[in-house]
Amino acid sequence: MPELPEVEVVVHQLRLHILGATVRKIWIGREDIIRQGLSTLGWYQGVTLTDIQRCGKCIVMTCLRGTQPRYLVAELGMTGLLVFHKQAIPDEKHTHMVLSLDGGRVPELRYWNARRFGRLYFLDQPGLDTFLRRRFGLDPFSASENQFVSLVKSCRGRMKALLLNQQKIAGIGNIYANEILYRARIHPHAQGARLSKARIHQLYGAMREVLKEAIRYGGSTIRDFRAPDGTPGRFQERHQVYQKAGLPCPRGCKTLLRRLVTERSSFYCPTCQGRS
DNA sequence: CGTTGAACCTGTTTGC
DNA sequence: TGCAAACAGGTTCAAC
Repeated sequence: MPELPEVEVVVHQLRLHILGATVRKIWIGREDIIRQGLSTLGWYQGVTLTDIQRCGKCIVMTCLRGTQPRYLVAELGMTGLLVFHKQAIPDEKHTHMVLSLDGGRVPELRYWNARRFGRLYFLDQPGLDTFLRRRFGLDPFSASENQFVSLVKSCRGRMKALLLNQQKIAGIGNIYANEILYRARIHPHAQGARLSKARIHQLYGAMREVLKEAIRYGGSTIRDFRAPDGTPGRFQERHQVYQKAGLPCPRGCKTLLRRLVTERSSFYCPTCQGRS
C-alpha cells in the first residue's frame, strides 16, 4: 500500500494536525510491533512533536523533551495505517499503538497494521542516523539527474529491480515502479547499464512526474490505504498498467497489457516498452 | 557484490 | 456452499 506518495500524504496531514502536540500517553497493543527501543518508551511520555518527515517509505517524527531529541519512526509495510480516528480503520484488533495527544487538532494518533510487515522504532540520534544510512539511497525528488544517470549506468540488473531497491533509490514500490516504467516506455527487464542517456533522462522525468501526480491525487487506494483523516486515495483511477493485464494499452497501440510473474508482478505493454 | 526465492503475517478473492 | 490455493502496497535473509 504505502509507497512514497501515500507516505507523503500521511506526513502532510500529520504536520497539519499534530505538529507541536504533546504526547500524554503511549498505549502499545503488542510489543513485538516495536523493532527497536522498547525499553526507551517511558522517555517519550510528555515529549513534543516538533518535526515530521518522510524518509523513503518511513515516517520520522522528532520528539523533543527539553532540548533532547529522540525519534519515533513508523514503517507501514503493506497494510500499515496512521489515523486520527477509529472510524478510519477496518477493525480494532490490529491497532498496535495509540498516542494520546494534548495541544494538537486531534486527540490521538493510532497505528494500525493487519499484516504487521511494518514496525515501529524508538531511536536516539545515532540510532536514527544508522537506520537512515543503512536503509535508504537517493531520494527521487532530491537526486539530481546526474546522480540518477550514474545510478542507472551502474546497474547490471533489471530496471524494475533497481527502482524497487530502497538502498539505491528510496520510496518506489511495486505500483509506482510499474507506472513509471510504462510512462518512460522502458521494459521492466531492461538492463540499466545499457540504457542511453536520453532514455535515462526520460525515466528521471517519468519518475518525478508519476510520483508528483500520485501525491496530488492523494495516493493510491487498492484496498486499505487511508490518509490519517480517513480519506482514500484517488490515483488508482489513473493507473495505466498496474493490475491491468489483459486490457488494451492506454496509448492505443492495440496491444494487450501483460503481466510477468518473476519477482513481484510486473505489468507492461510489450509494444511500447521494448527491451534495452 | 548481484540475483533469486522464500519467509514473515493476515485477509480477501478466485477456482474447483 | 465449502475449501484450498493464489494473491496483496514491503523488507530481510539465506543460498547461489
